[in-house]
Amino acid sequence: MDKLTAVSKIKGFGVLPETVRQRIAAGSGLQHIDRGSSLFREGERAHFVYAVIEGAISLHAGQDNASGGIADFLGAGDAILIPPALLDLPYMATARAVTDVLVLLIPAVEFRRLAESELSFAIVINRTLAMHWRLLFKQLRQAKTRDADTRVARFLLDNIHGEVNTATVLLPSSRRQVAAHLGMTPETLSRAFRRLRDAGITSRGSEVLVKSVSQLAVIARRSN
Amino acid sequence: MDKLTAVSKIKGFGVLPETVRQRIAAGSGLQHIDRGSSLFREGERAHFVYAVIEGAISLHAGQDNASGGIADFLGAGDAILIPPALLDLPYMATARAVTDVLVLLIPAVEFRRLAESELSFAIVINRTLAMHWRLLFKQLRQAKTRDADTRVARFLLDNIHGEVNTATVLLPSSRRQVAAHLGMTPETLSRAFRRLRDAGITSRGSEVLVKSVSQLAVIARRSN
DNA sequence: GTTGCTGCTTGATTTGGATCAACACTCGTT
DNA sequence: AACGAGTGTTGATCCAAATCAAGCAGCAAC
Repeated sequence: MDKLTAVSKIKGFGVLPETVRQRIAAGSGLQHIDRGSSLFREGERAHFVYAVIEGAISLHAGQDNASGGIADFLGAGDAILIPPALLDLPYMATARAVTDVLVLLIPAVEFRRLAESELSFAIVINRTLAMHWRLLFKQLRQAKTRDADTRVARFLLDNIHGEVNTATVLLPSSRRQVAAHLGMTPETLSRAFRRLRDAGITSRGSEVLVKSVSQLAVIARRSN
Repeated sequence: MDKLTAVSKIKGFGVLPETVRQRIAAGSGLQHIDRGSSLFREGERAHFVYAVIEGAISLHAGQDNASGGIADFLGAGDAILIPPALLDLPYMATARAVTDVLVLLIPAVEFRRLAESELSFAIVINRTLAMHWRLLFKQLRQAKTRDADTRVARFLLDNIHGEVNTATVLLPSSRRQVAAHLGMTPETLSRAFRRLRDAGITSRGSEVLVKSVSQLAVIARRSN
């Protein structure tokens, strides 16, 4: 995979002028990461911005053990943890490769220099940060919801794209990790699925079948 | 209060060139808001960026009733909800004036135009968004912590600035609202303070006295 | 086949916080 | 001083999820 094409695959970066993309590509490097190993740890100095080109990543907050919980799942095209790199502050999370992964590492120094000199790049970063902010805010709202079933229902809805009424959702990783992401134990997740069976949710392996999206939406809304 | 001086009071905006600040000031307007009334509601279209010049604001997520919880408290110098304005999307929260408040309203159109044409402004917005992202992330981490006492302890620590070992924290608003912010009921907050008395925490009115910051830190870490 | 091993489910029990309800305290008003 | 109204504390009960503890596939290695 060419570095320049990798840069172009990052969300929003496609609109950047050729010259800027080339500058980004020139300074950065591609790297393969084995499934299960970690890209960086919480508290480390932010030397790079990481962009996922292929595969999936999980972001863990709190300390390294399981209790902290998973903040988010990232997939292809997502750039991670721009803020620490931009502000030259330590990472606030630990990233782990859920699958085998191809990442583009952009040196923080170069990243900052571009963000402060190239208007087109600054604009793209603004949009990206703004979108990330919204996602995070949504998560925060989710997290404050006490009810387990509701959280699961909403999670499923967030992973259904399009206007269909019957859909299958592919869980991003093991149930254990999904549970952590939703702020609950694997046992509770299991029971939640059990209860949602009446609402037309069937789970086989890492595939979840949603019979009626609209019905699921009702559950997600009630006792908000 | 002059509009230009108001602009200069917004965090980070001080470094902007005089001309840019004048452009911001020219298009925007100052407004007084009475304590208790709301600046905008969740779901409304983002026509303005709001900057708090004097007073304090609370951001409510979820629907208007109490259950949703308070996402954050904002004080003088904070600009709120830049992302929706930048992306031209609806607000994701409701803002309420905790005290009498003076806000600067910057039209979203003008804001976007500046962010896409003035490099200096784009840079400032980048930094601001990055910092907001970090704050939000910290919140998310907080929220996932189940233990009430721990959340309260961490909240207190976050509101202590400097290297002192004895400090007094002034609660941003009524206990009811602080409780909502921490994702718990007023009753639980009360009991949490009660339990923390053994750790040298005394609360009189809206002032909380922390006898030993280091001891409090220990509580915040344990059972993280 | 059998032996582990890992990941998921199910059951029994415990627990922390929410909820319901009563009471105490501070203000501002008459 | 007496009276509300609003706000914080305390107590009793209830409930959802965590925890503890088995069971049960699927699967690799032998």
